[in-house]
Amino acid sequence: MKRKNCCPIAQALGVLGDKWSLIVLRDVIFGKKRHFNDLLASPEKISTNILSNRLKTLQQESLLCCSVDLENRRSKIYTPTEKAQDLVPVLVELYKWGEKYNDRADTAENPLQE
Amino acid sequence: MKRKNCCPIAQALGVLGDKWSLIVLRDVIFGKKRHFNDLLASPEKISTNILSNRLKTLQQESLLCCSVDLENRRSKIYTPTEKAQDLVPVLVELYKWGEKYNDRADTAENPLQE
DNA sequence: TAATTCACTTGCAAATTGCAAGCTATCTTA
DNA sequence: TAAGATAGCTTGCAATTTGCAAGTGAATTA
Repeated sequence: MKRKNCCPIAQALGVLGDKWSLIVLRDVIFGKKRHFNDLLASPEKISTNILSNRLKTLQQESLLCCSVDLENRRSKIYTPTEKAQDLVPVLVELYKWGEKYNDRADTAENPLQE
Repeated sequence: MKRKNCCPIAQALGVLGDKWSLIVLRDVIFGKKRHFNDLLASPEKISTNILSNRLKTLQQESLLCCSVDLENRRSKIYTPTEKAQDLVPVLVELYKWGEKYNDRADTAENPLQE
């Protein structure tokens, strides 16, 4: 969603305001997942086409960069940029809110405390 | 999107992870908009059916409560709950990130500084 | 009483999502 | 070195969600 001439919240949501982008970023930033299959394995069960598409758009938005794994050339490594790292406070606040109000954290994995 | 047994971030995104919920909450919380038509008038141009649907689900999630306007009984007033007010830190961090990286705030209205 | 306003609802086309299957290049194993 | 296995996609298609326009009904105003 293009959001020109909008407030910063709307602009941020133009990039992040979908079901999957922040889940992928959570896994890359906190879960330190770097490979396609690692990201696929998350409990939220993203499907391959959506993950592929999200990785593409997150690269276009300069949130991820992609390189070839030198130890295994069929494998790609997705790394968060500084722009993505700067989403940590957003993810932390989302985490705190989710924990306070939709709490089933006890039965779930916790990406902030590996 | 139901997100049982997931991390708090995924749970939060299960409620908020769509294109419009946080825009509506931004307007209710920061813009102090209370009526359907106020929310419709936002620069992001939400359509009536989507707004109607979001107001319904945000009530179901206990983020908004709805009452009849005593001065105009055909009018309804949507008020943020404490659960919604607790999203202020999330919105503030989103704002800061959006301002830093997608900055066109100078040409836009700014809901945090009315 | 007629017109207007508010908060929707409906219909329908377009876009996005979700699932399964297939595909290609790179390893690995026999 | 041929036969799998693996990583990272792409494709096809059905289902869901979105976006736009038009319409509805109750309350209010002229």
